[in-house]
Amino acid sequence: MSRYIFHIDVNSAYLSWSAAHRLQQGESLDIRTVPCVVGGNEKSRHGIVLAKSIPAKHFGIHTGEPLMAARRKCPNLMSVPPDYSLYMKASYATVEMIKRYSPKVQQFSVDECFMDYYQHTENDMDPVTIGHRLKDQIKDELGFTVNVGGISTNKILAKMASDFTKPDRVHTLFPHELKDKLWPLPVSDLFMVGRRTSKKLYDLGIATIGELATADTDLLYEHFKSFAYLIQGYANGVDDSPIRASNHEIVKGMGNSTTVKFDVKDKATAHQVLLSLSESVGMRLRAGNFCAGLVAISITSTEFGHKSHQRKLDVAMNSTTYVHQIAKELFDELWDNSPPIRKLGVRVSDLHTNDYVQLSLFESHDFEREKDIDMAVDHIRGRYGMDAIQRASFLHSGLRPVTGGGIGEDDYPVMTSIL
DNA sequence: TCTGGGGTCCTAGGACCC
DNA sequence: TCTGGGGTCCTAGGACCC
Repeated sequence: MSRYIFHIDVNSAYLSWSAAHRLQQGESLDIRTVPCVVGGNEKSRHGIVLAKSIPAKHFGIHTGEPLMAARRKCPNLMSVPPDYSLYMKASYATVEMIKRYSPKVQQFSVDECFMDYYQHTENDMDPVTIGHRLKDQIKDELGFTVNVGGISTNKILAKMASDFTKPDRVHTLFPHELKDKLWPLPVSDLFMVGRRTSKKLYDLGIATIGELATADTDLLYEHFKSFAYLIQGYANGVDDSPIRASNHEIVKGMGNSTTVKFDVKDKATAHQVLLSLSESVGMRLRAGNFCAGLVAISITSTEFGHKSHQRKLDVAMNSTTYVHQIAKELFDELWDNSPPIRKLGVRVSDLHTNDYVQLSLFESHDFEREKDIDMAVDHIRGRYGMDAIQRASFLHSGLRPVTGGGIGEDDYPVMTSIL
């Protein structure tokens, strides 16, 4: 029996999904074939490139850059708005299709999965054939291309392989292919080697993945501490992390943040934004049957300075009201009244399963009462949408009652995160 | 109307304890 | 009462990923 690990990666996911949807709706232009991006709403200060077509990429346009900058590179650039609820459906459909080939699938992000595949006998299909069938079936039935990259023996090699040439390709990267296929690539292509690390490596005279793989480990340790072992291991194809089928087991925390349409200059408005964020965080906690033992907030100023503040709780909880209460206290402790605020975030972590925590909460009438209210509100929102019920303080506030995960944008999709 | 939003992990430094 | 040295927990911030 042989075991193979696949990494499946949707090519330009948001753009591909919007393109397929538009064609389905009867449009004649395939936005994948012209310089086009999925871009946020510039009027509400969300104007960045979320995904780009290949023709747009040829203009040097990068994901994450401001739409303004992208348009300077390509004046005729087309931009379509994101449709997060479509993306959630497409992501789900993709994972379901992959699961037809193997039950052991780990969703790694909205557009990436790892899959374990066992070839039990010679009669079972070989992995490359499987890869082509999977990719072609997704293209034929769902209407977008994927890279079934990375057929290999572990996750890092699988993932590196799906980055090779795009789109609509199947690549292998077995250990014996490492020197030929991986080592010549620039070190910045390696997973976990970002802008800062690649600059430091370059300064040490390390430019390719192969040079990192064979570099002096002690020297690397001096500069990168334990991170040295990770990246040098990756360069040598070393990774024994398992494929985990359930995200529920591995989720460590959850949070939502938002860039507010206008500069926030007063405490009351900030508190109101924190409430809308606490609403979505609380909903997600309860939906996942979690309680949180830590609450954190973050502030980004108009000058893009970041600050954060957090607090451990005596008792873990999942009530919207309590998340908001702590968030307000943290905000008041952190914010010094200037400069104005562009972005606010609420995050919870130190997650416990609900069943365990409830024992310690059992005696508290307050918690029980909050729980009943939260459950009722969650139910109504789940059934009738986020606008169906809202706190009175949001009326005439100019703010959405629930914010996070694409909620509070132009539409009300389901949540973007995996939970 | 330049610069989103969702995550994880690591580290330095301080508090506190023995 | 010239000042060690572990260990743990907590916090803020930074690096990375998609």
